[in-house]
Amino acid sequence: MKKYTIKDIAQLAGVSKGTIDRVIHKRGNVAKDVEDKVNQLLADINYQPNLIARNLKKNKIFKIGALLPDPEKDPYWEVCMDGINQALAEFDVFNINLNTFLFDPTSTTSFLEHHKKLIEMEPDVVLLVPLFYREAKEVLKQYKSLDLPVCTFNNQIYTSQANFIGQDLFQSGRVAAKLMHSINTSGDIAIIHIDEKYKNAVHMQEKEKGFRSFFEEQNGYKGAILKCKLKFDDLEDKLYHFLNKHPHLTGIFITNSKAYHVASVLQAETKNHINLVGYDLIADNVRYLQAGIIDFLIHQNPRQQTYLGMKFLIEYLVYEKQIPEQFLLPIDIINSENVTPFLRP
Amino acid sequence: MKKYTIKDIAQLAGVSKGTIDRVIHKRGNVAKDVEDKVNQLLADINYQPNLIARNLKKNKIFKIGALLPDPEKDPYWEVCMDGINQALAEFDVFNINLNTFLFDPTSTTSFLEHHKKLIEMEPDVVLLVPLFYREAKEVLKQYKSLDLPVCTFNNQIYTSQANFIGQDLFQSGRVAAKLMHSINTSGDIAIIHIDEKYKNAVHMQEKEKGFRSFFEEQNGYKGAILKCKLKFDDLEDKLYHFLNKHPHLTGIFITNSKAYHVASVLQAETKNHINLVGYDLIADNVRYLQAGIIDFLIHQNPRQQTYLGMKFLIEYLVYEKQIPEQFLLPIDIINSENVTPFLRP
DNA sequence: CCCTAAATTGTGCTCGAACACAGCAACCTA
DNA sequence: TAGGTTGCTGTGTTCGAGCACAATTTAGGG
Repeated sequence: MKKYTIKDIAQLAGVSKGTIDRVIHKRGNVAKDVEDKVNQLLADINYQPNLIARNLKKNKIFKIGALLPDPEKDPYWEVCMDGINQALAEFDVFNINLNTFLFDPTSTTSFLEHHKKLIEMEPDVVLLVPLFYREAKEVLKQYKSLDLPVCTFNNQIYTSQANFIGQDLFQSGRVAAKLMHSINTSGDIAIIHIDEKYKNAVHMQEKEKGFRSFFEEQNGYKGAILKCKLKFDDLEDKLYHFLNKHPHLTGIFITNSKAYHVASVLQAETKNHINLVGYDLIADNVRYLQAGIIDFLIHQNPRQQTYLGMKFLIEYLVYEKQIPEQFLLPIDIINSENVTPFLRP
Repeated sequence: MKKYTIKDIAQLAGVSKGTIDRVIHKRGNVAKDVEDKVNQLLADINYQPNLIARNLKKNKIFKIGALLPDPEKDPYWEVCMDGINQALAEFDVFNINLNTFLFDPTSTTSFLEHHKKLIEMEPDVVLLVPLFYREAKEVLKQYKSLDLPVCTFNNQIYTSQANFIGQDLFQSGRVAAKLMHSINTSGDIAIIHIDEKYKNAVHMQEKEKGFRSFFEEQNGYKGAILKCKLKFDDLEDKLYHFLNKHPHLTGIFITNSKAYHVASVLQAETKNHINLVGYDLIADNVRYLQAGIIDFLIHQNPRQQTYLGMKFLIEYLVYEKQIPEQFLLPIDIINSENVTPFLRP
């Protein structure tokens, strides 16, 4: 378990440390036979460079570019900053220089513009929320061509060009279904998609599939699985209409963070017997959870996702650790009693 | 935001770097007026030493002593090793030397013996599961007198002598109650304490208190909250008896990791209509969870607790970060659909 | 066989902090 | 006043890796 230094190896190989260094970093100017011999030796003793010393010598300022949705436009993203700051605090012994670019989550143009600014700062690595499929793919291609390691989170772009941190959405639909089934033994159940201004249809579909797959396995379940799509402008009217049309409704699953809209209508209509399962611990949802209108929320933990993304990138930079290709966070179930600790920064 | 070095400060103060070093480390042999001046300067520019350089120079092997229950005696502790190894892998750039001492969780003598061995290795810091109240207090006192920083986890010893990582047990009782209430709208509910061989009565009582406090707030609830204490030797008989005595029982809350014992009896009696809420993702429990006999498990996340303990200790050693006095993990709710990701190492 | 260019190898400084040791006053004592 | 002690300050080396540059060896041409 002895730790070998370059000096040790130089002595063992009977050459100087300069030569060892040249071999390690493949900087050429080394006789073939010597190179082979040193490489063999390095492999034999399993040489691990002292990364403390390397960092001290390099004394480099690492530049991270982050391209994230603007929390001002959608509160879901608010906690990302906490995750970033946690990572920065943890690694404050290193020189980490972070530039954050916040784009409008409803505008692909904004996304591309801020991406351009990010490129201009010439970062060493990139943290990215690839909100728009087509544009993200282009952007990722560009990073690839610049040899820029990227860590994405929140939504998965199925491409080999980026590492991903997030959740298994199909499974999270199943979790929601299991919860619904636990509290709801009969009656009709609705899956409600509330369109956000930006396109995340793929997410919501995955969740729906998971949800349905669970209930398909419960052959004892008597009751229909309905579906309803709502848009912001006519949300209330359409929802009233839907509720009146389905008097035997006992549960609603909302596939994104907009459960509070439904909760608000249910509360107004005093239809509190209808169980609600939704997503995300944004303030409006938490209020309805604590008030007993929403029964369960599934926590996608954007804070932890952001923290992990930063951590992977920094550890890649300073310790040369590999960034995991895919890291799926556990699916957190939240009710009114365990919500508080998940909200802390 | 410029980073000052000792050399910079020496130049600013008009003295040599040796003097600066003496002031910083309070090693004396500095004229009073010079010392004051340098201290003022250090404060003004908010000097932060380069910890990379410091670690390189010191090149120290940090010794950690861990005193944990033996997983062979109780599978609950199995995952602790994963947490330890995760932390070691994360900080493998530093020279961390860990010695683990596994005591028999049913024997205070074993605890004290292994503690003695731990002291002999002269660790720099200690990771401790203070399973036995009285003995732990003594042991902690001894560490204090040796100026050994300690991080404890799993169960809290209310003393200022140790930092603690764990969960709010009262609140976790409330979470269990909320879950039970969600799936169980009427009927009698039993709180079952299954005695483990070692004393953790305090835990179980806290959980019971939390559980009861929730139901006391649900004044609409019609049904009794019963209580039952079981021991290992006569568990089955007593449980049968209890079940027969209370035919209107619809839910059981088991206050520790032994829910699988109850599940096994319920399965044999085909009393699957009785809802079960218990603790901990040990293999036996997970099996009954996936089989639908246990409805919810609360995850105390011993792996994460151990990981965090190690992390805090290591960051204290290498980065001089303060160990948080108390760190309460969120209370994870587990059902059959989200259990898998929590089991991975 | 000598000279130059190319190929290869060795040396020494740097990063920032820690610390041993040398240096230099001032003062005291014999 | 020599010799010693005390109090304070400065210098130089070390940790391990990285890299510039110096030094040496080898090859090739005349």
